[in-house]
Amino acid sequence: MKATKPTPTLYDVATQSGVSTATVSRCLNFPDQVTERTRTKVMAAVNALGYSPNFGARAMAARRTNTIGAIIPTMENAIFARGLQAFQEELRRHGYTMLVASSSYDSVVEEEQIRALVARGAEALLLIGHDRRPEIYDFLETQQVPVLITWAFDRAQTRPSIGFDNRAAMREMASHVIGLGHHQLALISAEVSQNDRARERLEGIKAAMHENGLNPDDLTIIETQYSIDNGVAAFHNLMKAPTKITAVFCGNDVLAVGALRAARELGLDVPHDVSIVGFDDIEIAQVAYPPLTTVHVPHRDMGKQAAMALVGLLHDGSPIQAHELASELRIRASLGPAPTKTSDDKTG
Amino acid sequence: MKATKPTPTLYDVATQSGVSTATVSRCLNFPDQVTERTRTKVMAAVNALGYSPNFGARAMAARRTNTIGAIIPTMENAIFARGLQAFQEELRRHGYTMLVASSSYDSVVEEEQIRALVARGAEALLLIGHDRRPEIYDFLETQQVPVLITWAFDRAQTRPSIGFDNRAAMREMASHVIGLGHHQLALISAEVSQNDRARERLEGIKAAMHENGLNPDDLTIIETQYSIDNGVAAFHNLMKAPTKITAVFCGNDVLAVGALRAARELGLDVPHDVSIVGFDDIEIAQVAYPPLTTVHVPHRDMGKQAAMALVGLLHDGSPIQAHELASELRIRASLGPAPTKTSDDKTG
DNA sequence: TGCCTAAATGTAAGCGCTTACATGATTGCC
DNA sequence: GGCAATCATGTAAGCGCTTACATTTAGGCA
Repeated sequence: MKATKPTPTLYDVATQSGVSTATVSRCLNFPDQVTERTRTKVMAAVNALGYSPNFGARAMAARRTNTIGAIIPTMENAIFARGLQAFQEELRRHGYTMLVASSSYDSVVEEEQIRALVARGAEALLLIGHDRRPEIYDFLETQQVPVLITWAFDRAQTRPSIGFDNRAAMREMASHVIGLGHHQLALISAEVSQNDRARERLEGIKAAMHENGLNPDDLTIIETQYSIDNGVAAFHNLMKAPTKITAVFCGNDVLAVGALRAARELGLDVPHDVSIVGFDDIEIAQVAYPPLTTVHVPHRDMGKQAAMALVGLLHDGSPIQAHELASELRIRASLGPAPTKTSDDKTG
Repeated sequence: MKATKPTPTLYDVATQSGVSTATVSRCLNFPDQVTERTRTKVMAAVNALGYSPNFGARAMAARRTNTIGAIIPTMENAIFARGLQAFQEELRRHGYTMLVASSSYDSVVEEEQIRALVARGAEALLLIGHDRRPEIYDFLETQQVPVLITWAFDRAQTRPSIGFDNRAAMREMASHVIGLGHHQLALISAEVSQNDRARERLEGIKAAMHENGLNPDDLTIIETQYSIDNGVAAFHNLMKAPTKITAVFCGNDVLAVGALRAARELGLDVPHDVSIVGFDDIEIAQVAYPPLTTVHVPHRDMGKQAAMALVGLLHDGSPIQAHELASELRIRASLGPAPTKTSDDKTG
């Protein structure tokens, strides 16, 4: 019939070990400022009591949290996983902790999450893409929380970013595809109005079409949320269209994998009947059948460099050097030459 | 040349709006305890200043955080994503916030994360599987942080869990596979010494072998970490073995998808030459080619019910009702009958 | 031994909030 | 119009820590 004793505090440890709270605090934070003798005594008490410091109290007193927040659009697939992993690893190396939240690609939720992470003491934030209400940037400014944008790079933006040029990447892909003789093109994309990266990718395709003598307005576009099932559905819709589409761009690999599945369901041979390309180069791209042609994004590099930049800024105020990382095409079997006119078959 | 002003506090808002900090606090937390007039005044100040409450301070003063922590083995793939999503949604509905951490399937890291989440004020914890040092359970007890185990259900365990029976699930799968004539079986698994779920699944296969007159010791086992690449490598190794294996169980779908890819690389036809089955039924299982036979796990249900149980406990002390959820086989094209007597069949 | 310096420890003032309690303002009712 | 009950607001005491500063102790050296 033991009464539940309250969880132990610094004070309890101090009492138990016969020193002041200050000494206990020093034991925990700066062990070498304390005699070996004292330290052992204190640590014994810590263990005996099962003491664990209260983060909130510590943060308030020390006015530092060593915490950096990251908000990604989704955790449901691996799109951001590798980058985030690298980000975290690098932060950890420098003694920082990462706090993650996901926004479900919803800007309202994202704002909530930004506020929540700031409230929880994030000293800096990693965000995906530039698109955001100015109010929220103002908020971050008055809260003095620096922000780094990643997964995008656009020198027209004032805010520092470490990422790649979505437009250029997709333009390169589109040029390559068009070079294979594809003229009837389609894109399955996220909603471009909410998503600068999706918008840039779309523009990249249009630019390539323009450069190669195609009419950008002929691009068939379906906007949907990123998910395999939506990829399936969108592809089915595309194939119902009167004009015969020969190459389908997908806003990311998740949609592309859905498209591949849909093609199989329709009995279409990829790439013989239709080519499908993705974006991101996550693991499933190589595992898909046929393996997916996609744009390889420097996930780990972005994450690591972002972490380094933020740590540098927090540590010694060194300003963030925005810079662009390279993406590159990964040509795999899901992309082939456009089917030649007559019926279907003819090797190019 | 504005001096950086410190980030606004409750006190600043109070001053600016000419009320006491208590009133501001009430405005924010119990708006209906305050005159409309006052409220507008205060809210105006809040917005003007870009005020955001300090979570640590609030937590300390209120002695509640409305936060529940969850630690999953990995965020790198979708294995836990759907369950966690459901968990979070349900928590949110009840006004709780989820804090996630991932342990990289490393028990040392997991303990760190447990401590970190407790320090950050998690009022309860959701953990995956039972395997854990007793010390850490003791710690959680002295910290008075209740724990709920999920992704496993084992009535032999004292700790409450809401999950499914990994052993029974895999036993059912194995029986089915053996029923199709497979006698040369292999398993690509996570390390069973660290992972109760993997261990249970292994035992499920052995039980089924035993029940069906096969010798459990004949099961070829490869232990490796969960990843597509490791699945590829492990499958290659299996195929080098002298005995011709006809069915490969995989500890989860991620490994299975790797195995499928490896089979393709080796020019093996699945399921004609070899059958491959997974576990979890995440999205890629259906997208894989051929679609993967796997054990469907009640992801969303587990997440939701776990959240409800924890909220109930925190809210009105209602004890957690441990209970078992059903898993079920999803038979798809990656599983077929054992190849017949080309030169390698013998009936048991 | 005595004095000075440096190292170890203690003291106590907050950090930004919430909330029990006290106080002041309204309201309703006889 | 006066009094009690009700509602809105203010006062101030912490919550569990860190850290500047004060104090004590130990060490070094003549």
